Amino acid sequence: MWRIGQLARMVGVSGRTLRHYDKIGLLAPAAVDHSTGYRWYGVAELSRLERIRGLQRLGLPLRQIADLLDAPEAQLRQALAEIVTGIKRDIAALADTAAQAEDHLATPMSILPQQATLGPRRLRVRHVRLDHPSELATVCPAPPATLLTWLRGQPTGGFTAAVTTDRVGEHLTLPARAVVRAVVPPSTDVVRAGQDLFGWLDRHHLAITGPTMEEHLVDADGAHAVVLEVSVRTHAI
Amino acid sequence: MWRIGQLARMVGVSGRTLRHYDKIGLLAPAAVDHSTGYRWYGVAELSRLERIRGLQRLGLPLRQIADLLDAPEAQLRQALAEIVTGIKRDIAALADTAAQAEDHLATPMSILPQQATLGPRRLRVRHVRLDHPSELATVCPAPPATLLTWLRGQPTGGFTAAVTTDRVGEHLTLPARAVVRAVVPPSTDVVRAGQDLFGWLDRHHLAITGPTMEEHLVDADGAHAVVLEVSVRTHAI
DNA sequence: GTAGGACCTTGCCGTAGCGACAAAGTCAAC
DNA sequence: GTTGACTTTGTCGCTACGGCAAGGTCCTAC
Repeated sequence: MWRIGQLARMVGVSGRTLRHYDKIGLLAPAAVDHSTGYRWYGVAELSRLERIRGLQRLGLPLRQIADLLDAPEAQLRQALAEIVTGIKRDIAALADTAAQAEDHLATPMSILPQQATLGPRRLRVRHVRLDHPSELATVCPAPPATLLTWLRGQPTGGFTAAVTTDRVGEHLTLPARAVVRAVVPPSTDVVRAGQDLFGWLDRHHLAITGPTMEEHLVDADGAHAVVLEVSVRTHAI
Repeated sequence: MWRIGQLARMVGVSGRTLRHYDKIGLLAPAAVDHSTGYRWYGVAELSRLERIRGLQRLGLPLRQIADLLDAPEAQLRQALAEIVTGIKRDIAALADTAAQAEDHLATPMSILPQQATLGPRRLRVRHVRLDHPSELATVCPAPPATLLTWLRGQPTGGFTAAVTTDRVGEHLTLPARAVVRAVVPPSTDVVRAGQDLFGWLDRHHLAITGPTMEEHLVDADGAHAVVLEVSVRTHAI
């Protein structure tokens, strides 16, 4: 029988950890001195602790370890197989994240396009017809908080734009979809940002599948910002 | 200006998250209605929030994001480069873990060898000479809590064993070293477990470099357990 | 006999990033 | 006026412990 510190040194954990395992019911001491409260551990506890640490190093949470310790071996093997697949999934996700970070390092930093999945959005819109995008400003009054959604160009000699309004107008529901969004930072040319966005989409082999939106956001103070948003297929990035 | 739920839906986060960002000082609303407490967000906050989410998806903690948002771009690039290397390290660690788990699946489950780094250990020992390992039992009295360390066989016709004792005996300090330990579970043949251990070392291309120890642990109740421990080089597993 | 030092106990706070409630106030529509 | 969607603050919960504090225990050295 050993005291808590001896067992801790033998296995390479802290006494604090052993007390924690005791509290959560994962590893109880073989005996507890009634008068002093000292914990005493025996060989059975050593063996159990080694198994605990072994499973923990495979990334299993303590809750699951507690279940597996007293389970038949078939269940243990199944759990191991599951975490192997889980780890491989995590590795793929991390590789993806690293690729994103490297992409940010390689990309000119004018915009930071990001893939996301948006739920359906309800808007109140008023339709307008424009001959040229430059006329957008004429239908986009400044305050308060106006949102302009430019749905798509049409080969009818102009554009059909949907201007969101505060109160009046027709309801329009955009379906849930995968998008790439880029918020154009203040003091950045929108045209340039749009070119960057399409170049980014091209490099990532993403195809545009739905409405392309250019949201002009005008603050109550007159501050102005633009969000570019394109619907894409959900290909891996 | 939008209320919290509108901004949350636009960016794809929860209102709870935005309130959290406000509390930790990461993203404050543009204005707060003094009478109702409602938070109002403008385009500057939208832009900042998009950057926050972008950096967060790269695995950066919120504390570091808070620093980077107002930092020069060079610092951002450096942070990105750092997390790329960090992610690659994590991927290597995960691949290692997956290999371990697959190894456990492939290994006969009689033992679970584990690599560890042990600090120096001080023992009080009494040296005995044995003609045959079976004589170990004669020098290993049962209670209380006796630990027998069998250092190594010698070609002098017998073994030199160091039996740890409670009070008397010479001090012996084992240096810090990398080891592979295996706790032989109760009701398992020690010889068979030893064979499994050496087979495992062989498959992992590990060489034994220091004292081989077979610790016989005897409990106060007479319960008996064996820990096999070999010192190895610190090759990757 | 006692003073030290190493060890042990319980307990509470902190970690990252929110999710899940709960009780109560706000706002617009019908 | 009432409903329903939305907001506020607050607290607890999650993982696997680390750190600290105040106090009790054990053994050795003088």
